[in-house]
Amino acid sequence: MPRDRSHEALGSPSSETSPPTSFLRILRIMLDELTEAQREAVTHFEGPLLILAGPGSGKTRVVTHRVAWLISQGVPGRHILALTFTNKAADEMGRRIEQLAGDPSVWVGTFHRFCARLLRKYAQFVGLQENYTIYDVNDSVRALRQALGRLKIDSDRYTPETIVKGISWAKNNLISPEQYQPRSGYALGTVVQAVYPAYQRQLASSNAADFDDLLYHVAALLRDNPEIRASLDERYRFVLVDEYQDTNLAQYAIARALSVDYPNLAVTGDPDQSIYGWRGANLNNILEFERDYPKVHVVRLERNYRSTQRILRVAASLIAHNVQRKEKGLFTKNGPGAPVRLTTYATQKDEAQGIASRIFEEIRAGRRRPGDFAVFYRVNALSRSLEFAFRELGIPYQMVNGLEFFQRKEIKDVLAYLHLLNNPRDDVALLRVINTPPRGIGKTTIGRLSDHAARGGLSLLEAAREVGGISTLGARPAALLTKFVRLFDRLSAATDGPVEEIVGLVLSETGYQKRLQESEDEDDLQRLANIEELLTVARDFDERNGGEGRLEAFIEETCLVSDTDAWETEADRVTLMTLHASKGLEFPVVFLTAVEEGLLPHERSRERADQLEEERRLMFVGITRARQELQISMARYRDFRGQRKLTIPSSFLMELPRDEMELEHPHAESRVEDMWHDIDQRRVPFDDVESGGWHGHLARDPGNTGETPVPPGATDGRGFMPGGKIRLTTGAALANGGQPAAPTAPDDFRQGMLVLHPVHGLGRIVAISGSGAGRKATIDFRPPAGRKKFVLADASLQPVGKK
DNA sequence: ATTGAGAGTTTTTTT
DNA sequence: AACTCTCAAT
Repeated sequence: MPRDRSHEALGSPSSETSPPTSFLRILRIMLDELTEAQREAVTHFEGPLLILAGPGSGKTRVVTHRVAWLISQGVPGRHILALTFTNKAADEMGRRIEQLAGDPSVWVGTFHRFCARLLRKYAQFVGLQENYTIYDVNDSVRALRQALGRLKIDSDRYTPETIVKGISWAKNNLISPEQYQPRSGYALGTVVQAVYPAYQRQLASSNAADFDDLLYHVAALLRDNPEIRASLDERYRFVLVDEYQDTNLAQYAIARALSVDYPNLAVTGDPDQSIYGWRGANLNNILEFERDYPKVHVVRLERNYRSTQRILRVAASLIAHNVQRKEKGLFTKNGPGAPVRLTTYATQKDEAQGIASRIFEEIRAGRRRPGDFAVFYRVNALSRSLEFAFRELGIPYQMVNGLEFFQRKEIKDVLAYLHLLNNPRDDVALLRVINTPPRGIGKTTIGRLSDHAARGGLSLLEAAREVGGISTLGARPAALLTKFVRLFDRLSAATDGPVEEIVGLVLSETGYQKRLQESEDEDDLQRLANIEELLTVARDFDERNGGEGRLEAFIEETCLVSDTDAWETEADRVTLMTLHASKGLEFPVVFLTAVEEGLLPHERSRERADQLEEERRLMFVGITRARQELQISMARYRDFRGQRKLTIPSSFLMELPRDEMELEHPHAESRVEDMWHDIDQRRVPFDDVESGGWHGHLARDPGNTGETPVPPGATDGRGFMPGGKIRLTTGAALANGGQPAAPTAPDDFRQGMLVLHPVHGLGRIVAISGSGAGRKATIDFRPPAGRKKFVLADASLQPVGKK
């Protein structure tokens, strides 16, 4: 979350002018800085508390100050639990709490992480072992495929993804496999009912939990074990839940179960910003909080410190069209500000270029910095043309991307080895790595292995150990399997060291790295760079944990990261992200793009009224991110799956107040414009459009708007920041040249490097860990020297070859 | 068993 | 347009 600057303008005494002498003193200043309503929320002590916080009302500030205040009242940090939805929000909150209160024992984190941690301890209560694996959506689909294969259930009509979604919905609503009953006439439900139990069995046998299980298992744990529930309730006496409007039933159950004997549950949220209904979020959790806790103290934060009057009015006018909501009176004492711009571009490309050049001008004129801008879009696919335009003008940007670092093949491959090492029963991981890189273990062999495992109730790895007992298997496949098991055992013997070392061993022992290094393919080169980055991530982890970090913890950390977590507050770059990712953030200037029927509201949410309302909230969220300037835009033509189509302005545009806005039509003289005008004249009024929309109005490209050729170097300059998740690009104009110096310092040695030793000669770094003077490398030399371990600072080793 | 070419599909948002 | 999957050739 960006730094909360909402009060900078108020000129209240800051902590800089008055040297902090004591915690209480700081606290007083801190309370002075709050408004009456904020202070009321902060200093509420025991009992349930509902904070209805409009956008930009200083909510984060209230939550962090509240934690600090509780501590000042003598509540030990370990009795406080603050739950958020993103790691990003958690990190930011944790940082600020630490600053304010200096007590690191407060547990701040996401629901999922909290549950993952809890399950490590109570795994056996829900049928898992403490080294269980967390499956992401991808893994879940693979597990489901396995379950389907084993049961021979025919489900041609539905993709595994669809079925997984159905199961996910059930779990979010705390419905067990046994309880699941399909609604009549709901065909998918019947399939889910059949597959859900098998899928769950598959997970159990792999000692794995999917994302939804993390919540589901904990909710079940708290329900079925009164003593555990009581002890956790007692441990976490003060529970704070942020973004409460986005909680699903499982999260709701968890929060409530932790607040029975100590009913000090404080939740913050805004029904108008609920945008995760598709993930099972239940708006009623917040709408009916007062019914759940009759003695609740309700605080409304309605004053907005963020946006101009005009921006706020536009937002309010839009959201007023929702039926399902709690009326609230947003207001601001900020100035009116510039009119909100509604810009119509001819094409998608014009839109991207128009926005990019506008930003470029502002930066060049010295009025703004790149970090002041954000561009939002409904779907990730829309980022492409924007990226392109930014690169062309050399504007630095960062994109919170759909295909993020930990989703990449090569990263998932390597992580799968780690998963398997941590949890040998993890069949999904085994299937991923058993023939990666190719080892001659093919489909038939795996099929036979899998059958044998199913018969004996074994994990695949266990089955592979009994290779002799599998009659269907020939001699060669059997030998290959045994070889793989031996590889596994070899790696397994070394899982206690630093994570960087384990990753290194995996890379060298499996031949994964070698294969990429020998490849001529340019993609493989990029993969190699990504793997390098993974080593850096591992190293960072080791450093943070003093080399004592457990493999398990590393895995957990890498499983539960999300795109938004990668977003860097400090980086001075234009931010590109989806509307969903923008929640909780703010920017001086916001561009809201592609506000067109079919995209916003999205085509798939138009059938049901409540889904349409969610789309409206999504736009509301986007608008209210803007502090000073807002431009809403659409293009008349948009490329979609390779085809160019005529768009229809979003119906939401009709709900915005004209008098706060300024309409703009660049390229008004073009032929496209004339044609558009003609079409406008003939269009039926919006209210009458029933089945119109995206597919109803196709048109061909008029011909004068072909794509420009790819600028040279468009695919260069992609890289990963340390931490690895952001794709960022700096165009030529702002590039910082300068290659890194030739490596000789211990920290410059890398996994997989060729090195020269004065005595042993040429060798390759097999594994490496530690830093500075303590950095050690394991190196394979040719016989007779073989494998040796060195402290790099003491050994006179030299890198050889390129880099 | 592995590879490559061609066909067919496409998923909104994310912990 | 880009991705995945299938099938045939090696």
